Amino acid sequence: MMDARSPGTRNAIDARFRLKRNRMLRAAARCFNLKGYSGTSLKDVANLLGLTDAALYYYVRNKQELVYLCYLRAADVGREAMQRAIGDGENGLDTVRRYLRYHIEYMVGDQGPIAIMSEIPSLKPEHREEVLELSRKHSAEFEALLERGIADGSIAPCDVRMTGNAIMGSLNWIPKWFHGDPAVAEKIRDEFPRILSAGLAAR
Amino acid sequence: MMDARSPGTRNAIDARFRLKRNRMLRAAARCFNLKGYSGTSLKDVANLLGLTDAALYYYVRNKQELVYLCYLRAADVGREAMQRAIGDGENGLDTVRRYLRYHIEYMVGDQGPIAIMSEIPSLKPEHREEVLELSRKHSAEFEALLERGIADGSIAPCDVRMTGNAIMGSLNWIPKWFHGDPAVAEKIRDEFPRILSAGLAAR
DNA sequence: CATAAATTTTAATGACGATTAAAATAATGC
DNA sequence: GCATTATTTTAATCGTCATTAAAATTTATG
Repeated sequence: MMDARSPGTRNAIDARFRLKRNRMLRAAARCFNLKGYSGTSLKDVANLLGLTDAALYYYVRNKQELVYLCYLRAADVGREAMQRAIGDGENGLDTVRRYLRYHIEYMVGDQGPIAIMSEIPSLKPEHREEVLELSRKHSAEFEALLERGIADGSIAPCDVRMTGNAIMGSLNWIPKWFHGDPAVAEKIRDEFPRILSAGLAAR
Repeated sequence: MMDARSPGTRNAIDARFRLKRNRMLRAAARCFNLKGYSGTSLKDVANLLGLTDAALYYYVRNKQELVYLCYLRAADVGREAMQRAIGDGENGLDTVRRYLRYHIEYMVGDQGPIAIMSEIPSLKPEHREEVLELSRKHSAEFEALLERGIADGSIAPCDVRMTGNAIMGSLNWIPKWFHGDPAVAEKIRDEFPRILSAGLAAR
Protein backbone atom coordinates (compact mmCIF):
# COMPACT_ATOMS: atom_id res chain seq x y z
CA MET A 1 0.00 0.00 0.00
CA MET A 2 0.92 3.69 -0.17
CA ASP A 3 2.21 2.88 -3.60
CA ALA A 4 2.12 5.63 -6.21
CA ARG A 5 1.25 3.50 -9.22
CA SER A 6 -1.71 1.22 -8.84
CA PRO A 7 -5.29 2.45 -8.34
CA GLY A 8 -6.66 2.40 -4.84
CA THR A 9 -3.43 3.71 -3.39
CA ARG A 10 -2.89 6.84 -1.35
CA ASN A 11 -2.45 8.95 -4.48
CA ALA A 12 -5.57 7.64 -6.11
CA ILE A 13 -7.50 8.27 -2.92
CA ASP A 14 -6.12 11.75 -2.59
CA ALA A 15 -7.02 12.40 -6.20
CA ARG A 16 -10.59 11.34 -5.62
CA PHE A 17 -10.70 13.40 -2.46
CA ARG A 18 -9.51 16.46 -4.32
CA LEU A 19 -11.96 15.83 -7.14
CA LYS A 20 -14.88 15.63 -4.76
CA ARG A 21 -13.74 18.64 -2.85
CA ASN A 22 -13.48 20.58 -6.07
CA ARG A 23 -17.03 19.59 -6.96
CA MET A 24 -17.97 20.86 -3.54
CA LEU A 25 -16.24 24.18 -4.08
CA ARG A 26 -18.08 24.70 -7.33
CA ALA A 27 -21.39 23.88 -5.68
CA ALA A 28 -20.56 26.33 -2.92
CA ALA A 29 -19.58 29.01 -5.41
CA ARG A 30 -22.87 28.51 -7.17
CA CYS A 31 -24.82 28.89 -3.94
CA PHE A 32 -22.86 31.91 -2.77
CA ASN A 33 -23.28 33.70 -6.10
CA LEU A 34 -26.95 32.87 -6.24
CA LYS A 35 -28.09 33.35 -2.66
CA GLY A 36 -25.37 35.37 -1.02
CA TYR A 37 -23.10 34.19 1.76
CA SER A 38 -25.41 34.53 4.72
CA GLY A 39 -28.25 33.25 2.59
CA THR A 40 -26.63 29.89 1.92
CA SER A 41 -26.50 27.31 4.64
CA LEU A 42 -24.17 24.37 4.49
CA LYS A 43 -27.29 22.35 3.94
CA ASP A 44 -27.90 24.18 0.67
CA VAL A 45 -24.44 23.30 -0.57
CA ALA A 46 -24.75 19.73 0.61
CA ASN A 47 -28.15 19.26 -1.01
CA LEU A 48 -26.69 20.32 -4.34
CA LEU A 49 -24.29 17.41 -4.00
CA GLY A 50 -26.83 14.92 -2.69
CA LEU A 51 -25.12 14.92 0.69
CA THR A 52 -26.02 15.92 4.21
CA ASP A 53 -24.55 19.07 5.72
CA ALA A 54 -22.38 17.22 8.21
CA ALA A 55 -20.64 15.40 5.38
CA LEU A 56 -19.04 18.63 4.21
CA TYR A 57 -16.92 18.63 7.33
CA TYR A 58 -15.05 15.68 5.97
CA TYR A 59 -13.66 18.00 3.30
CA VAL A 60 -13.38 21.32 5.08
CA ARG A 61 -12.84 22.45 8.63
CA ASN A 62 -15.74 24.96 8.69
CA LYS A 63 -17.80 27.37 6.62
CA GLN A 64 -15.14 30.05 6.62
CA GLU A 65 -12.65 27.63 5.19
CA LEU A 66 -15.16 26.73 2.51
CA VAL A 67 -15.33 30.36 1.48
CA TYR A 68 -11.58 30.65 1.71
CA LEU A 69 -11.08 27.70 -0.62
CA CYS A 70 -13.63 29.10 -3.06
CA TYR A 71 -11.65 32.32 -3.16
CA LEU A 72 -8.34 30.55 -3.55
CA ARG A 73 -9.81 28.76 -6.51
CA ALA A 74 -11.06 32.04 -7.96
CA ALA A 75 -7.63 33.57 -7.54
CA ASP A 76 -6.01 30.57 -9.10
CA VAL A 77 -8.20 30.73 -12.16
CA GLY A 78 -7.31 34.38 -12.60
CA ARG A 79 -3.63 33.66 -12.24
CA GLU A 80 -3.87 30.86 -14.77
CA ALA A 81 -5.58 33.12 -17.30
CA MET A 82 -2.95 35.77 -16.73
CA GLN A 83 -0.05 33.38 -17.24
CA ARG A 84 -1.50 31.92 -20.40
CA ALA A 85 -2.08 35.41 -21.75
CA ILE A 86 1.44 36.53 -20.96
CA GLY A 87 2.74 33.42 -22.67
CA ASP A 88 0.67 33.92 -25.82
CA GLY A 89 0.38 37.71 -26.16
CA GLU A 90 2.18 39.60 -28.88
CA ASN A 91 1.97 43.07 -27.38
CA GLY A 92 0.31 44.80 -24.45
CA LEU A 93 -3.13 45.17 -25.96
CA ASP A 94 -3.14 41.68 -27.41
CA THR A 95 -2.14 40.27 -24.04
CA VAL A 96 -4.92 42.16 -22.29
CA ARG A 97 -7.44 40.83 -24.77
CA ARG A 98 -6.21 37.30 -24.38
CA TYR A 99 -6.30 37.59 -20.62
CA LEU A 100 -9.90 38.76 -20.78
CA ARG A 101 -10.84 35.94 -23.12
CA TYR A 102 -9.18 33.28 -21.01
CA HIS A 103 -10.48 34.52 -17.71
CA ILE A 104 -14.00 34.87 -19.03
CA GLU A 105 -13.84 31.40 -20.50
CA TYR A 106 -12.93 30.03 -17.07
CA MET A 107 -15.77 31.93 -15.47
CA VAL A 108 -18.60 30.99 -17.80
CA GLY A 109 -17.27 27.67 -19.06
CA ASP A 110 -16.94 24.20 -17.61
CA GLN A 111 -14.59 25.34 -14.86
CA GLY A 112 -17.22 27.63 -13.44
CA PRO A 113 -18.84 28.94 -11.52
CA ILE A 114 -16.24 31.08 -9.82
CA ALA A 115 -17.21 32.63 -6.51
CA ILE A 116 -17.53 36.37 -6.41
CA MET A 117 -15.29 37.67 -3.63
CA SER A 118 -17.90 39.39 -1.51
CA GLU A 119 -16.96 38.11 1.90
CA ILE A 120 -13.23 38.49 2.17
CA PRO A 121 -13.65 40.51 5.39
CA SER A 122 -15.26 37.63 7.21
CA LEU A 123 -12.34 35.30 6.58
CA LYS A 124 -9.98 34.73 9.45
CA PRO A 125 -7.01 37.11 9.44
CA GLU A 126 -4.40 34.83 7.87
CA HIS A 127 -6.75 33.65 5.16
CA ARG A 128 -7.95 37.17 4.56
CA GLU A 129 -4.42 38.45 4.17
CA GLU A 130 -3.51 35.66 1.81
CA VAL A 131 -6.52 36.23 -0.42
CA LEU A 132 -6.03 40.00 -0.40
CA GLU A 133 -2.39 39.53 -1.28
CA LEU A 134 -3.25 37.30 -4.25
CA SER A 135 -5.86 39.80 -5.29
CA ARG A 136 -3.47 42.72 -5.10
CA LYS A 137 -0.86 40.81 -7.03
CA HIS A 138 -3.33 40.00 -9.75
CA SER A 139 -4.40 43.63 -10.07
CA ALA A 140 -0.79 44.70 -10.22
CA GLU A 141 -0.12 42.23 -13.01
CA PHE A 142 -3.06 43.53 -14.96
CA GLU A 143 -1.86 47.09 -14.54
CA ALA A 144 1.55 45.97 -15.71
CA LEU A 145 -0.06 44.67 -18.89
CA LEU A 146 -1.61 48.07 -19.46
CA GLU A 147 1.75 49.74 -18.92
CA ARG A 148 3.40 47.36 -21.29
CA GLY A 149 0.79 48.24 -23.89
CA ILE A 150 1.32 51.93 -23.38
CA ALA A 151 5.06 51.43 -23.70
CA ASP A 152 4.81 49.42 -26.90
CA GLY A 153 2.27 51.81 -28.38
CA SER A 154 -0.63 49.37 -28.62
CA ILE A 155 -2.56 51.05 -25.79
CA ALA A 156 -3.29 54.76 -25.50
CA PRO A 157 -1.88 56.44 -22.38
CA CYS A 158 -4.26 56.24 -19.44
CA ASP A 159 -4.43 56.03 -15.67
CA VAL A 160 -3.61 52.36 -15.33
CA ARG A 161 -4.85 52.10 -11.77
CA MET A 162 -8.33 53.42 -12.54
CA THR A 163 -8.53 51.67 -15.89
CA GLY A 164 -7.56 48.44 -14.20
CA ASN A 165 -10.18 48.93 -11.51
CA ALA A 166 -12.81 49.63 -14.13
CA ILE A 167 -12.09 46.57 -16.23
CA MET A 168 -11.58 44.18 -13.33
CA GLY A 169 -14.75 45.44 -11.69
CA SER A 170 -16.76 44.65 -14.75
CA LEU A 171 -15.22 41.20 -14.87
CA ASN A 172 -15.74 40.55 -11.18
CA TRP A 173 -19.38 41.49 -11.41
CA ILE A 174 -20.21 38.88 -14.03
CA PRO A 175 -21.05 36.13 -11.52
CA LYS A 176 -23.66 38.46 -10.07
CA TRP A 177 -25.86 38.21 -13.15
CA PHE A 178 -24.61 35.14 -15.02
CA HIS A 179 -26.03 31.97 -13.55
CA GLY A 180 -25.20 29.28 -16.05
CA ASP A 181 -27.45 29.87 -19.05
CA PRO A 182 -25.34 28.58 -21.97
CA ALA A 183 -26.82 31.08 -24.42
CA VAL A 184 -25.76 33.93 -22.16
CA ALA A 185 -22.34 32.35 -21.69
CA GLU A 186 -21.94 32.39 -25.45
CA LYS A 187 -22.81 36.05 -25.61
CA ILE A 188 -20.43 36.95 -22.82
CA ARG A 189 -17.59 35.12 -24.52
CA ASP A 190 -18.37 36.89 -27.79
CA GLU A 191 -18.88 40.38 -26.53
CA PHE A 192 -17.07 41.04 -23.29
CA PRO A 193 -13.45 40.92 -24.38
CA ARG A 194 -14.21 43.38 -27.17
CA ILE A 195 -16.32 45.65 -24.99
CA LEU A 196 -13.83 45.77 -22.14
CA SER A 197 -10.86 46.49 -24.38
CA ALA A 198 -12.68 48.80 -26.79
CA GLY A 199 -11.53 51.95 -25.07
CA LEU A 200 -7.89 50.97 -24.77
CA ALA A 201 -6.42 50.90 -28.28
CA ALA A 202 -4.06 53.65 -29.30
CA ARG A 203 -5.47 55.62 -32.21
CA MET B 1 -50.25 69.05 18.60
CA MET B 2 -50.10 67.02 15.42
CA ASP B 3 -50.15 70.35 13.63
CA ALA B 4 -48.48 70.58 10.26
CA ARG B 5 -47.05 74.08 10.47
CA SER B 6 -44.99 74.98 13.54
CA PRO B 7 -41.66 73.33 14.44
CA GLY B 8 -41.85 70.51 16.89
CA THR B 9 -44.93 69.19 15.16
CA ARG B 10 -45.46 65.85 13.56
CA ASN B 11 -43.78 67.00 10.36
CA ALA B 12 -40.73 68.37 12.09
CA ILE B 13 -40.43 65.21 14.13
CA ASP B 14 -40.86 63.04 11.07
CA ALA B 15 -38.20 65.07 9.31
CA ARG B 16 -35.74 64.52 12.14
CA PHE B 17 -36.65 60.87 12.23
CA ARG B 18 -35.97 60.53 8.52
CA LEU B 19 -32.73 62.43 8.84
CA LYS B 20 -31.47 60.16 11.58
CA ARG B 21 -32.59 57.09 9.76
CA ASN B 22 -30.78 58.25 6.68
CA ARG B 23 -27.62 58.69 8.72
CA MET B 24 -28.18 55.17 9.90
CA LEU B 25 -28.55 53.84 6.39
CA ARG B 26 -25.29 55.41 5.35
CA ALA B 27 -23.53 53.95 8.38
CA ALA B 28 -24.99 50.58 7.53
CA ALA B 29 -23.92 50.88 3.90
CA ARG B 30 -20.42 51.70 5.04
CA CYS B 31 -20.30 48.63 7.26
CA PHE B 32 -21.77 46.31 4.67
CA ASN B 33 -19.35 47.48 1.99
CA LEU B 34 -16.42 47.24 4.34
CA LYS B 35 -17.12 44.04 6.26
CA GLY B 36 -19.73 42.22 4.25
CA TYR B 37 -23.27 41.50 5.33
CA SER B 38 -22.73 38.58 7.64
CA GLY B 39 -19.59 40.25 8.93
CA THR B 40 -21.42 43.30 10.25
CA SER B 41 -23.49 43.02 13.36
CA LEU B 42 -26.08 45.59 14.28
CA LYS B 43 -23.68 46.53 17.03
CA ASP B 44 -21.12 47.58 14.42
CA VAL B 45 -23.61 49.88 12.77
CA ALA B 46 -24.82 51.25 16.09
CA ASN B 47 -21.28 51.93 17.31
CA LEU B 48 -20.62 54.00 14.23
CA LEU B 49 -23.50 56.21 15.32
CA GLY B 50 -22.64 56.25 19.00
CA LEU B 51 -25.71 54.19 19.78
CA THR B 52 -26.44 50.79 21.20
CA ASP B 53 -27.63 48.01 18.93
CA ALA B 54 -31.13 47.89 20.38
CA ALA B 55 -31.65 51.55 19.48
CA LEU B 56 -31.62 50.68 15.79
CA TYR B 57 -34.91 48.91 16.24
CA TYR B 58 -36.53 52.25 16.79
CA TYR B 59 -35.80 53.03 13.16
CA VAL B 60 -36.12 49.69 11.46
CA ARG B 61 -38.02 46.51 12.07
CA ASN B 62 -35.03 44.17 11.72
CA LYS B 63 -31.71 43.62 9.98
CA GLN B 64 -33.30 42.54 6.72
CA GLU B 65 -35.27 45.73 6.58
CA LEU B 66 -32.07 47.67 7.18
CA VAL B 67 -30.54 46.04 4.12
CA TYR B 68 -33.72 46.58 2.17
CA LEU B 69 -33.71 50.30 2.96
CA CYS B 70 -30.04 50.55 2.03
CA TYR B 71 -30.87 49.03 -1.33
CA LEU B 72 -33.89 51.26 -1.87
CA ARG B 73 -31.63 54.20 -1.26
CA ALA B 74 -29.06 52.85 -3.71
CA ALA B 75 -31.77 52.38 -6.32
CA ASP B 76 -33.09 55.85 -5.69
CA VAL B 77 -29.71 57.44 -6.19
CA GLY B 78 -29.34 55.62 -9.48
CA ARG B 79 -32.77 56.71 -10.60
CA GLU B 80 -32.00 60.29 -9.66
CA ALA B 81 -28.77 60.27 -11.67
CA MET B 82 -30.60 58.79 -14.63
CA GLN B 83 -33.35 61.40 -14.55
CA ARG B 84 -30.95 64.29 -14.29
CA ALA B 85 -28.93 62.89 -17.19
CA ILE B 86 -32.00 62.45 -19.37
CA GLY B 87 -33.00 66.00 -18.57
CA ASP B 88 -29.61 67.47 -19.41
CA GLY B 89 -28.25 65.23 -22.16
CA GLU B 90 -27.96 66.42 -25.74
CA ASN B 91 -27.69 63.06 -27.44
CA GLY B 92 -27.32 59.40 -26.49
CA LEU B 93 -23.61 59.44 -25.79
CA ASP B 94 -23.75 62.72 -23.93
CA THR B 95 -26.58 61.42 -21.79
CA VAL B 96 -24.66 58.26 -20.96
CA ARG B 97 -21.64 60.30 -19.94
CA ARG B 98 -23.74 62.57 -17.78
CA TYR B 99 -25.44 59.66 -16.16
CA LEU B 100 -22.08 58.14 -15.31
CA ARG B 101 -20.82 61.42 -13.92
CA TYR B 102 -23.90 62.01 -11.79
CA HIS B 103 -24.13 58.49 -10.49
CA ILE B 104 -20.45 58.38 -9.63
CA GLU B 105 -20.71 61.71 -7.89
CA TYR B 106 -23.49 60.31 -5.70
CA MET B 107 -21.44 57.23 -4.92
CA VAL B 108 -18.16 58.86 -3.94
CA GLY B 109 -19.47 62.25 -2.79
CA ASP B 110 -21.30 63.46 0.26
CA GLN B 111 -24.35 61.31 -0.41
CA GLY B 112 -22.27 58.17 -0.10
CA PRO B 113 -21.56 55.55 0.65
CA ILE B 114 -24.05 53.57 -1.37
CA ALA B 115 -24.49 49.92 -0.43
CA ILE B 116 -23.36 47.37 -2.93
CA MET B 117 -26.29 45.06 -3.67
CA SER B 118 -24.74 41.79 -2.62
CA GLU B 119 -27.51 40.35 -0.52
CA ILE B 120 -30.67 40.81 -2.50
CA PRO B 121 -31.42 37.09 -2.23
CA SER B 122 -31.68 37.21 1.53
CA LEU B 123 -34.37 39.87 1.50
CA LYS B 124 -37.88 38.73 2.15
CA PRO B 125 -39.80 37.94 -1.06
CA GLU B 126 -41.76 41.18 -1.44
CA HIS B 127 -38.73 43.33 -0.73
CA ARG B 128 -36.59 41.21 -2.99
CA GLU B 129 -39.04 41.52 -5.85
CA GLU B 130 -39.32 45.25 -5.39
CA VAL B 131 -35.55 45.77 -5.40
CA LEU B 132 -35.07 43.46 -8.36
CA GLU B 133 -37.79 45.28 -10.25
CA LEU B 134 -36.15 48.66 -9.62
CA SER B 135 -32.85 47.18 -10.64
CA ARG B 136 -34.24 45.76 -13.86
CA LYS B 137 -35.93 49.02 -14.68
CA HIS B 138 -32.69 50.92 -14.18
CA SER B 139 -30.77 48.56 -16.44
CA ALA B 140 -33.47 48.86 -19.08
CA GLU B 141 -33.24 52.63 -18.95
CA PHE B 142 -29.50 52.51 -19.38
CA GLU B 143 -29.85 50.20 -22.36
CA ALA B 144 -32.39 52.60 -23.78
CA LEU B 145 -29.80 55.35 -23.55
CA LEU B 146 -27.40 53.21 -25.53
CA GLU B 147 -30.04 52.56 -28.15
CA ARG B 148 -30.83 56.21 -28.37
CA GLY B 149 -27.16 56.91 -28.96
CA ILE B 150 -26.96 54.29 -31.67
CA ALA B 151 -30.05 55.76 -33.32
CA ASP B 152 -28.75 59.32 -33.26
CA GLY B 153 -25.31 58.25 -34.43
CA SER B 154 -23.37 59.26 -31.34
CA ILE B 155 -22.74 55.67 -30.26
CA ALA B 156 -21.38 52.90 -32.46
CA PRO B 157 -23.70 49.89 -32.88
CA CYS B 158 -23.19 47.31 -30.15
CA ASP B 159 -24.96 44.66 -28.13
CA VAL B 160 -26.71 46.96 -25.70
CA ARG B 161 -27.49 44.24 -23.21
CA MET B 162 -23.90 43.12 -22.81
CA THR B 163 -22.50 46.62 -23.05
CA GLY B 164 -24.92 47.71 -20.36
CA ASN B 165 -23.94 44.80 -18.14
CA ALA B 166 -20.28 45.61 -18.61
CA ILE B 167 -20.59 49.27 -17.74
CA MET B 168 -23.03 48.83 -14.87
CA GLY B 169 -20.89 46.07 -13.44
CA SER B 170 -17.88 48.30 -13.35
CA LEU B 171 -19.93 50.98 -11.64
CA ASN B 172 -21.49 48.58 -9.16
CA TRP B 173 -18.11 47.26 -8.14
CA ILE B 174 -16.75 50.66 -7.09
CA PRO B 175 -17.95 50.41 -3.47
CA LYS B 176 -15.94 47.22 -3.18
CA TRP B 177 -12.64 49.09 -3.39
CA PHE B 178 -13.49 52.70 -2.67
CA HIS B 179 -13.81 53.35 1.03
CA GLY B 180 -13.92 57.09 1.37
CA ASP B 181 -10.43 58.34 0.64
CA PRO B 182 -11.05 61.80 -0.85
CA ALA B 183 -8.01 61.61 -3.12
CA VAL B 184 -9.32 58.40 -4.63
CA ALA B 185 -12.79 59.90 -4.94
CA GLU B 186 -11.25 62.70 -6.95
CA LYS B 187 -9.55 60.28 -9.27
CA ILE B 188 -12.71 58.23 -9.77
CA ARG B 189 -14.67 61.34 -10.66
CA ASP B 190 -11.99 62.39 -13.10
CA GLU B 191 -11.33 59.10 -14.80
CA PHE B 192 -14.28 56.77 -14.62
CA PRO B 193 -16.79 58.50 -16.84
CA ARG B 194 -14.21 58.77 -19.59
CA ILE B 195 -12.94 55.21 -19.16
CA LEU B 196 -16.39 53.67 -19.12
CA SER B 197 -17.60 55.53 -22.17
CA ALA B 198 -14.33 55.37 -24.11
CA GLY B 199 -15.39 52.37 -26.14
CA LEU B 200 -18.81 53.67 -27.08
CA ALA B 201 -18.32 56.62 -29.41
CA ALA B 202 -19.13 56.16 -33.08
CA ARG B 203 -16.03 56.62 -35.21
C1' DC C 1 -14.76 -13.14 2.19
C1' DA C 2 -12.79 -10.47 6.01
C1' DT C 3 -10.73 -6.65 7.59
C1' DA C 4 -9.53 -1.99 7.54
C1' DA C 5 -9.96 2.47 5.92
C1' DA C 6 -12.79 6.06 3.86
C1' DT C 7 -17.06 8.35 3.67
C1' DT C 8 -21.55 9.63 5.21
C1' DT C 9 -25.37 9.95 8.46
C1' DT C 10 -27.91 10.62 12.79
C1' DA C 11 -28.60 13.05 16.63
C1' DA C 12 -27.03 16.36 19.86
C1' DT C 13 -24.84 20.48 21.37
C1' DG C 14 -23.63 25.19 21.42
C1' DA C 15 -22.53 29.90 20.16
C1' DC C 16 -23.48 34.01 18.40
C1' DG C 17 -26.02 37.74 17.37
C1' DA C 18 -30.68 39.23 16.34
C1' DT C 19 -34.60 40.41 18.65
C1' DT C 20 -37.82 41.90 22.55
C1' DA C 21 -39.79 44.06 26.77
C1' DA C 22 -39.48 47.01 30.25
C1' DA C 23 -37.27 50.74 32.30
C1' DA C 24 -34.67 55.08 32.00
C1' DT C 25 -33.61 59.37 29.92
C1' DA C 26 -34.10 63.24 26.90
C1' DA C 27 -36.77 66.38 24.24
C1' DT C 28 -40.97 68.96 23.34
C1' DG C 29 -45.44 71.48 24.02
C1' DC C 30 -48.26 74.12 26.94
C1' DG D 1 -42.14 73.53 35.47
C1' DC D 2 -45.32 69.55 34.20
C1' DA D 3 -47.07 66.25 31.27
C1' DT D 4 -46.48 63.93 27.26
C1' DT D 5 -44.12 61.93 23.66
C1' DA D 6 -39.78 60.53 21.48
C1' DT D 7 -35.53 58.17 21.98
C1' DT D 8 -32.22 55.16 24.03
C1' DT D 9 -30.56 51.68 27.22
C1' DT D 10 -30.36 47.48 30.08
C1' DA D 11 -31.00 42.96 30.52
C1' DA D 12 -32.99 38.90 29.00
C1' DT D 13 -34.59 35.64 25.61
C1' DC D 14 -34.75 33.12 21.41
C1' DG D 15 -33.65 30.85 16.88
C1' DT D 16 -30.88 29.51 13.58
C1' DC D 17 -27.47 27.30 11.82
C1' DA D 18 -22.72 25.83 12.35
C1' DT D 19 -20.39 22.42 14.54
C1' DT D 20 -19.27 17.86 16.91
C1' DA D 21 -19.24 12.90 18.33
C1' DA D 22 -20.45 8.54 17.68
C1' DA D 23 -22.51 5.20 14.87
C1' DA D 24 -23.54 3.29 10.32
C1' DT D 25 -22.35 2.33 5.78
C1' DT D 26 -19.84 2.08 1.84
C1' DT D 27 -15.55 1.18 -0.54
C1' DA D 28 -11.01 -0.70 -1.02
C1' DT D 29 -7.40 -4.36 -0.03
C1' DG D 30 -5.31 -8.78 0.61
